[in-house]
Amino acid sequence: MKLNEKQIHILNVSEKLFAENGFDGTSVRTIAKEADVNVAMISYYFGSKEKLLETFLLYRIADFRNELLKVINQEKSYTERLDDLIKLIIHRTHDKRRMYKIIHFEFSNETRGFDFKAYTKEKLESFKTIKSFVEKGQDAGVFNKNVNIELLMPTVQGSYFNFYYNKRFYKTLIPLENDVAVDIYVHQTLTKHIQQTIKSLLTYEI
Amino acid sequence: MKLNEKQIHILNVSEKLFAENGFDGTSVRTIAKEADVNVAMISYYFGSKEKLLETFLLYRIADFRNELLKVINQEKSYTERLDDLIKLIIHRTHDKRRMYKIIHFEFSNETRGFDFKAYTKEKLESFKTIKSFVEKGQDAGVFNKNVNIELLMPTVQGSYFNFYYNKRFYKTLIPLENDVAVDIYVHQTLTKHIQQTIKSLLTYEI
DNA sequence: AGCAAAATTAAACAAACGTTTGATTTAAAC
DNA sequence: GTTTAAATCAAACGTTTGTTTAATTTTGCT
Repeated sequence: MKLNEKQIHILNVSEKLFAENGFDGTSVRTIAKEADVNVAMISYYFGSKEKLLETFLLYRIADFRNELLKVINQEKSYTERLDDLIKLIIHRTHDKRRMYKIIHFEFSNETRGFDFKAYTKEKLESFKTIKSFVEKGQDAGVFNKNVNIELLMPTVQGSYFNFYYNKRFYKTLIPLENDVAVDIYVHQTLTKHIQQTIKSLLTYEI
Repeated sequence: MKLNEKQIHILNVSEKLFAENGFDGTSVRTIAKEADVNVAMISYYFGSKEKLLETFLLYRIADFRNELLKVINQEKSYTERLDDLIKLIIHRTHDKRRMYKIIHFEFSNETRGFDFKAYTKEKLESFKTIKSFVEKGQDAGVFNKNVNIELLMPTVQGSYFNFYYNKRFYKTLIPLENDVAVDIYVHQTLTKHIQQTIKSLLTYEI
């Protein structure tokens, strides 16, 4: 898949608009106008609106496993690496939140015909990597064995997204004045909360 | 707000279709056909498609606080009531997952003009109720004081939704053959996982 | 410079969209 | 039984939708 600058520009514009207004809520004319290209260019470059989304997913889902392995293979204690792991996941999730929003919405709909293989593959790989790390920690006697490893990621990523999807509510509750304040809150308070949560779960035997 | 049987029927059909295909992905003609009414009835009863959604939200957001209080005011230990609380939240969230999916998608988009006051109000009330319970537990020396109470709900509900939004992935990972198996998994394994997570966080001082 | 391929454009296409209209049927009230 | 309001309907409204067409411009190569 070779993408020229103009194509990448269209994909980035589409990401923003799809996340804001959804796939069906975004017209190719809006994309074209925002990207400052002719409407016909979208069919010309991507074939169709649907294929544009599939191209975007392939383009955007970068390899997560190497980032995870880099953190896991550090010479630190299990709990320190666990903290780093969660920090990485939250940062990455926050960075790619628009892509995830599109996927969450379209992927949970089983009647949609999109191709989500790239996403599923990446998800499976990162699960295996995390599973292997936790099991080593369990064998080393650091982590509690009585835990559902397949539900760790939902708790980590889900905590982030339930905050993000209710951002307008939490902005009044906390309060967070602007998007910069939200970023800081995510990278500090929210990250710390999830680190604390997962560490408790993995190290405290009930 | 008085709704007759036909109106409620249209709202229930709309809920299913909006959750499946989104607000913009669902046409009034599809709603009308699925609900077996004439297209014009939607404008006649609700005024417009947008007002139909707002009517739906008002109709669907039932009072959550009383359910919470019933659990909290039981004569049980703090940890037992915490377990019951989480069980209630997961059951209720699972029951209303379609409504939440619509809200998550539309609410996180700040440019949408929908009226979410009813949702925000309900969310604030349940937060206050949970906060009060946790603080009493802290004063009683049962719960750890070093915890972000405003992030408990994101972790509880978020764990559920990140599982739900990636259902197609987890169906192959776990594996869950059909939707009944998913229901059982949510009510048993997932609920237990979240209970365990929150109990660790609240009772284990790191 | 001259040619072929690629890129870009305005215009047109049929289909689908939310909504309104005006006529007709049903239901309720007296 | 007549009257009045509510409910229901098929049809039509003007827009907007994704995509295609055919003409034109730009680019890259020899």
